[in-house]
Amino acid sequence: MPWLHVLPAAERHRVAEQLQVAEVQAGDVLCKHGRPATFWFGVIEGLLKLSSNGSADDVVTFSGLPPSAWFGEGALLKHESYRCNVGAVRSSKVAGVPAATFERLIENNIAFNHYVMNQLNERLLQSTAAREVERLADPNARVARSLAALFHPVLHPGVGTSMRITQQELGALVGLSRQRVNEALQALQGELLIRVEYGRIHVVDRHGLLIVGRKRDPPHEDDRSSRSSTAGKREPDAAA
DNA sequence: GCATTAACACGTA
DNA sequence: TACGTGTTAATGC
Repeated sequence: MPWLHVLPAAERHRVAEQLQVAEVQAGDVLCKHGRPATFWFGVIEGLLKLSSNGSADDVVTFSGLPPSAWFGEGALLKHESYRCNVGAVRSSKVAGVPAATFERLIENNIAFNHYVMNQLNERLLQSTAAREVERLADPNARVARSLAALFHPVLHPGVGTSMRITQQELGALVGLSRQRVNEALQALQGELLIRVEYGRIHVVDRHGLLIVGRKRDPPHEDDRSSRSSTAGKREPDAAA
């Protein structure tokens, strides 16, 4: 739980007492779109899947939530209901911070505010990146970008460089068949971007994964000066 | 053409 | 034993 360490010791212990931990099984649903937000959730162990509402809008984007991922702050901050569905891909351990505790931290602790603000910012960037991924035709590129999202160093700092995930689970996240995912993984491994093991994937070059399937190398000079002046290099991920 | 499903052999937990 | 992987063949858009 990366945010726990920004709190002073006394507050940390207080939060720890109010923290709830639950085991969920594959297929279990943690929060449903439209349900009032009661917890700020975090993944301790396992893998969750976030999907946008399947009712109102047609678009259904998926995102994997590995350990150290925290979510639900958007709904809590607005005192509204969850806007996404989150379910367990496999049996997982999930932590929950009660809404009242979350609110108390927001109102009293600057460092916690910074953490949440940064989290929201990164998620916004990842959300726009996800929209871009949807338009990608190349399956290999989609797998690559999804892996880069899973291994996001700020959003999922606890993941590190290697993660337990099956090719079937990855296929479910990306929206491809297991066989096609396998083919994509082999290709990415051939480019020395990842290393594939039994039930596990190592990321060797995350930046390389973000470039897969891109037509031009972004870090090049003026296409035309009338457009973005501040965009020296287009790195959708590394915004400070 | 390309991705999907189905089916298989094989190695691993 | 149950599961994950790598591969091939048949099928569909």
